[in-house]
Amino acid sequence: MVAVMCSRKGRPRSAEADSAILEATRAALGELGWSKLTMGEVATRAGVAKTTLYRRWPAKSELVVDAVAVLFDELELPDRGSLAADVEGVVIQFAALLERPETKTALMAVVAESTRDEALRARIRTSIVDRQKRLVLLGRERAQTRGELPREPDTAKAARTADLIFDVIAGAVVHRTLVSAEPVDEEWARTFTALLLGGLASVQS
Amino acid sequence: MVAVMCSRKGRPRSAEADSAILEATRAALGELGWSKLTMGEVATRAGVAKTTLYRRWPAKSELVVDAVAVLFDELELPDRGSLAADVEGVVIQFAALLERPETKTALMAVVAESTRDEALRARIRTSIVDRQKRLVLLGRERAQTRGELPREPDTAKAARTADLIFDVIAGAVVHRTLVSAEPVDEEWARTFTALLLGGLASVQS
Amino acid sequence: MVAVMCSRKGRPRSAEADSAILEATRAALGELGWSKLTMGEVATRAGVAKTTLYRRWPAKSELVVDAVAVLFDELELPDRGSLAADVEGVVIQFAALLERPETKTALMAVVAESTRDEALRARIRTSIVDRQKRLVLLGRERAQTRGELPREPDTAKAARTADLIFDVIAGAVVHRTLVSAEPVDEEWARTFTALLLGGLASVQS
Amino acid sequence: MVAVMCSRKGRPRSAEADSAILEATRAALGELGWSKLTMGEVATRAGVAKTTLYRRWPAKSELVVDAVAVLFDELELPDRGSLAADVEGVVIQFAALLERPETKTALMAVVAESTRDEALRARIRTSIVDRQKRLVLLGRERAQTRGELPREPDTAKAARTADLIFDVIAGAVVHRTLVSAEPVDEEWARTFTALLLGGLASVQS
DNA sequence: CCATAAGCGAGACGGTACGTCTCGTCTTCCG
DNA sequence: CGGAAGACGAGACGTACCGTCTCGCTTATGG
Repeated sequence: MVAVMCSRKGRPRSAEADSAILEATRAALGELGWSKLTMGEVATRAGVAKTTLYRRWPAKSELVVDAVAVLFDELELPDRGSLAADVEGVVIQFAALLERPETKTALMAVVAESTRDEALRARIRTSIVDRQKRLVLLGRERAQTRGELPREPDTAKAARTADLIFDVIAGAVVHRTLVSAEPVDEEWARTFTALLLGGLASVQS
Repeated sequence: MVAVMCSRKGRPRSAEADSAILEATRAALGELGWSKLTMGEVATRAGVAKTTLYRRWPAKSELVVDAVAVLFDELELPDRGSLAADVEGVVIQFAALLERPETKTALMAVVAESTRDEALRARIRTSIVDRQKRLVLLGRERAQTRGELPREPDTAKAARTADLIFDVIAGAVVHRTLVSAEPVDEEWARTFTALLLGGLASVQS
Repeated sequence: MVAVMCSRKGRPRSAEADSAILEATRAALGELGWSKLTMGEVATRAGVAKTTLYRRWPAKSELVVDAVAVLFDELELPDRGSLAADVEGVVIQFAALLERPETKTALMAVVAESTRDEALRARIRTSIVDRQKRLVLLGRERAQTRGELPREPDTAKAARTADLIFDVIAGAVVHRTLVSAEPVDEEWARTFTALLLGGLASVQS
Repeated sequence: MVAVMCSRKGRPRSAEADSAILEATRAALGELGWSKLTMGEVATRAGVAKTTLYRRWPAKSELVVDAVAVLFDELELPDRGSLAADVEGVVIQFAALLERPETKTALMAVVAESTRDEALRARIRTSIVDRQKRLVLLGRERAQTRGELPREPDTAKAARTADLIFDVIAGAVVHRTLVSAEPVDEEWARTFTALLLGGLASVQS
């Protein structure tokens, strides 16, 4: 039973508008980049008035978070038979996502903005970051089922380790892609995964 | 006959202005954050005309890169006697640097901006990123001298490994600090270093 | 089967709404003035939906004309025994009406608006201006009965003279009140009336 | 000796911009009328940025006062040989001025606005109203020189009379033109002048 | 030793985008 | 079916910065 909590009176908000806006935001991000993206441009592209935009999103950064969040949900953990192969696969997928112009320009910008805006940071975590931790948890579960990893009885430690793994994977791939501006190819993914899993073994033992 | 000497005539540029501008930029960054930082504000704080500012830096992003670059040069690799201790030390230092408000807000912003501006990316690499790789190289050298690490005869592979290490360290610390917004304390540094060095052993063997 | 009867079914229009709207318009005019008066504000004050308001009045100016017209109907020509006294009385009354904030701000504004809107001009004449000419006609009739003024046999000329008197009285009082921003006190009224009646004598002779 | 009071520093304001703006304002007023006149439109027509407009005039109403004020300075009191002829001439001129679309729409609008804005009222008086009183004073002087009018020894009373004459002339012509929307032709001017001068005689005796 | 030339502060300039406001219309549901 | 509630497309508002452009200084060399 979900509480619907609707206002009940007056004309309801257009659902089409929402998706048109998010779609337009992604397109404009890809073409113009974060700093040249304007609310007015998004409104025009979406065929919507500026007021409609501001009624739903108070700021550019929040709009962009929502617009790109859905892209991150496309990430999957394909079962390739071994933990290493699974990690390599997700690393490649993640890097491919970061190569898309709308993601590339948006991600660092909203993180930068979030350093001064607690609400924005929360939105980023809720809409993007925390939802990808599922991949780490699922990967571990699968590896444990396969017997590749031992089960950690201390749940607090297990959670800390998952966070560490997430920071290492996401951080390294983002840094390689956006800062070093080098490609994340099969070879890099293999080497990186070897480092991660090798290191993990030493940490857990 | 080409005149070899340039900028001989006319009033020379004020050296004080340069440092006042960079100092003002850092201060304003800390107080206002990237997105509210304006060229006009920097000029006012530095007691300088906008013209003077634009004569030296064509854009906000380049100014900010120069303003924060010097902060990164403060990072050192103190000799703590073991590779692990050295790495832990530099991780803590790096995290402390990222906690400073001017660095925190500036770094991600200029990286975001650089996704659409090749010249800016180059400037970031030259002024900030590449200069910190010296820490990785120095650390490895020191560890090899101590006998903690073998010498890699294949120089190309050695370079690739250094890049990987750099991406992993910088990426993980940045992600932990700015995205996860969790503190990089002694414990995290120890665990992360264990993972990194443990993984490195498996990669190199 | 076409429904033959119209406006039989459905909820009839609220008569209360009309007076609430006009009352709210006068109140808002007094507080905000013409230029800050908005349809939305009137609707809110009247406890009425904007739709209801627009269904009855197509534009702000027409609403305001109706709202203030009723105030002008309060003007009377009290029988003070002589033509001069009657005129003085009506001049004072008219000036007092123009001192009310809602009238003051509304009258000139709708006249200004009417310079570009023939329908509005007609509405103003019908609702406000022409209805006050009765005062001129009544005053003349009374003066003729008293023998203070001769009867003009040429009805066209009589009408022209009435129009002239009306323009002079209304124009002078409005100009004194709103443009010169000087008070219309007993003395001014007496002097002005003397000028008017004295002049009238020379015109008619 | 006029105090020049100039800022001396920085780029001086463009004198061309001022006249282009006022000219554009008059043109736009004539075409669009007061209520459709926008600051942006004026700026565009003048080939000027909105900021430049707002730097000089804080509001539409003040801009319009300045724009139309100059038109009122065109009024003259031509010497036609007799007081009556002079008055008739100025009445016709004034009416012709009020028939121009830019004046017609602007005058009542700024007066309406001034009922809520003391500074605007002052500006109107300074820039428009008081400057036309010269016509009354000059006309009287000329009539006195001709011997058509006696010299009034009581200067305060003389001033009050001049104000009265001004309110009557300006008020009647404005009312006839803008409210009654009837033409001020030769005949009306003659009748009105007869009334005014006849009345004046009774007042002054 | 003063002409030349660049740098400097101040601030106006033509622009662009902002985020808000009001307009007049259009759903929606309630009575 | 009238009415309240309120979302909608449109577009003006007045402000903030942008990066450029005069201005009238100031400070260096170099003829």
